[in-house]
Amino acid sequence: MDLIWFEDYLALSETLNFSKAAEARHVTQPAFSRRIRALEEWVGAPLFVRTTHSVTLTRAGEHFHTQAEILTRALHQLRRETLEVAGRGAGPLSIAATHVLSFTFFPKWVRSSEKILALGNLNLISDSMLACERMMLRGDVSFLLCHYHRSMGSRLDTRQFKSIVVGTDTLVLLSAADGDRKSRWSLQNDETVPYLTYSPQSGLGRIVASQLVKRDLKKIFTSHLAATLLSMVRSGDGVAWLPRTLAEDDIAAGSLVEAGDAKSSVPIEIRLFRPAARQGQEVEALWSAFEAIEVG
Amino acid sequence: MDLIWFEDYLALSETLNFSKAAEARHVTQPAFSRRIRALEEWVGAPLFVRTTHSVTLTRAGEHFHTQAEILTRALHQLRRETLEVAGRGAGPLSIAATHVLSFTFFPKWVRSSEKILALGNLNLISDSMLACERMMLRGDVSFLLCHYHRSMGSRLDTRQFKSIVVGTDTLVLLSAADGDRKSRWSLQNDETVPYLTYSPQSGLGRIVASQLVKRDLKKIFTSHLAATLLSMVRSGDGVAWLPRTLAEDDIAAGSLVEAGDAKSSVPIEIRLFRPAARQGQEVEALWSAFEAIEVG
DNA sequence: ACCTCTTACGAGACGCGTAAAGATA
DNA sequence: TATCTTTACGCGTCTCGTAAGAGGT
Repeated sequence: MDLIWFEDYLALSETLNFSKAAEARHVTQPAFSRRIRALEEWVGAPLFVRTTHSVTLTRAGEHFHTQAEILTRALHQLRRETLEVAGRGAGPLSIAATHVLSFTFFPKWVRSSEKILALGNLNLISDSMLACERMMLRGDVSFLLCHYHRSMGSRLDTRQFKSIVVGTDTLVLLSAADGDRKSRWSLQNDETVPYLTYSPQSGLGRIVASQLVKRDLKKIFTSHLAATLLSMVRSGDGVAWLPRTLAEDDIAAGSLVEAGDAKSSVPIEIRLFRPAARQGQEVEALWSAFEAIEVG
Repeated sequence: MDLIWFEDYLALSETLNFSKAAEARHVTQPAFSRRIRALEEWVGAPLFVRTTHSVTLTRAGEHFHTQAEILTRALHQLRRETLEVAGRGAGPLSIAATHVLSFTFFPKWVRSSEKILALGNLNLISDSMLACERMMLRGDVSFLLCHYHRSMGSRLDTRQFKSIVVGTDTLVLLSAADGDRKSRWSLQNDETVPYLTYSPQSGLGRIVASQLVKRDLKKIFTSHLAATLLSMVRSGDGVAWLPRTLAEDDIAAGSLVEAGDAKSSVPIEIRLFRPAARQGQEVEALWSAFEAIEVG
């Protein structure tokens, strides 16, 4: 049994598409197919049902899933912990954060407790929500900092991961302002408003999709970066839901104004996730420090 | 990372001898050595310190141990459970029992509850205590039935395994009887009494070694099978500590008699062990049935 | 000298990628 | 026909076992 088989399995169970999963695992599709087959032979039962145009999990495959995730992570954790004990790998702890939080919330937050930086160097990895979740699931990072709303859904099972609220934010529908601080775009008008939106792998995109009623907006641009949307909103290209923390300077300056009514804004949380299982000494120490500055 | 590396590691950490461990793993010693090295490279730190005539665990190696055992077992369990879900592997549950219990205690015990056999076929594997413990640790069997005394020591860590008492027994020093039901051998005499004993891999051997004071006995024969010792005691070849349940017919018939004083007999338990972690549905059902006929 | 682990080397097995084939909408 | 997976095949790599080497007691 090879660990890569488990990782292959997890990739395939996510995409349910051999070609996509093979690409994600950086092997050719036939090689990937063979490796899945090898796993199934090791288990002794098929885990996927292949029809020509769809792949689904068998009941056995579904049963395999939870434990496979847990065990894969446990194996990586064991390796890291052992390295730590050996004295070598006091390797920097990694924290994943979504792009926007990494330059807005994160710097202030981490400076708010002198303990945190004192605990050794911390490695910040910033990526899209989807990529961050994957890193978390693989055990590549110890923490995940992201925007959160209960309706958004998460790949991080609450049995396997726990979280605390470390900050709050608001998603507001913003538009560039005219000279007189009036919104350039208005939802009251009949004209369809050009709308800048998030791609699905973005966490904010998931919140917007799950929470905000689709109005008469015309999607003209998609990005997973809130900063990109902000920049385009500034230029007057359209409206977008942006976290207030990101746009607060522009709002204060009057260059951006709310384009929607009160119901258009959504309070959201900034949460820090970690694996529920007991982690190494360093991780637990850092978690305690984080808990000490927990918000709500 | 390959699962065999973990199993290699566990074998080596037990013997602390590359050649012996290699033999146990059915590979040549150089191949085994390379595989250990591969594991160490995967981890990123040495797990063993090799001096020319001894192998010991590094601190990292020690840290690795507990989790390695748990994870290896979890992997095997996951495989079995998945097979079970697939419907194929409703493979018989296996229970390991020491040789003597497999034909004395086990048959009566398992018949004492009609539930047990109703729960599907049960596969009894009987071997020496040491081999049984190893099967348990590897996850090859779901239960272990063995004689137990608190002083005997066990490889089955109480954090990873739990047990219940399912019966009691007594170790008594027995000898063949003369015509008049007197012991053929007597410890009162000055003559050194020929002594039949258990090899160390036997569970009873461990109890005897840990518990019973060494007297003026001359070891003339060693076996890990109580039945063999019984047979030799019958023939008058010497004395041996035997479980009363094994010898009860001979004692009742008067052909075997106690050769020692009251202090020579030791009450022992018959215990059933299982992994502490939650197991598959079938295992848990069977455990419940076993608990229902627990002795106390 | 003897015991134990590591290194060297040739043979075989195994997994990879490319390319073609099979299967279903 | 288009899309997705499996099969076929040549090739490189990796691991094995044998045999020699190195390091201590």
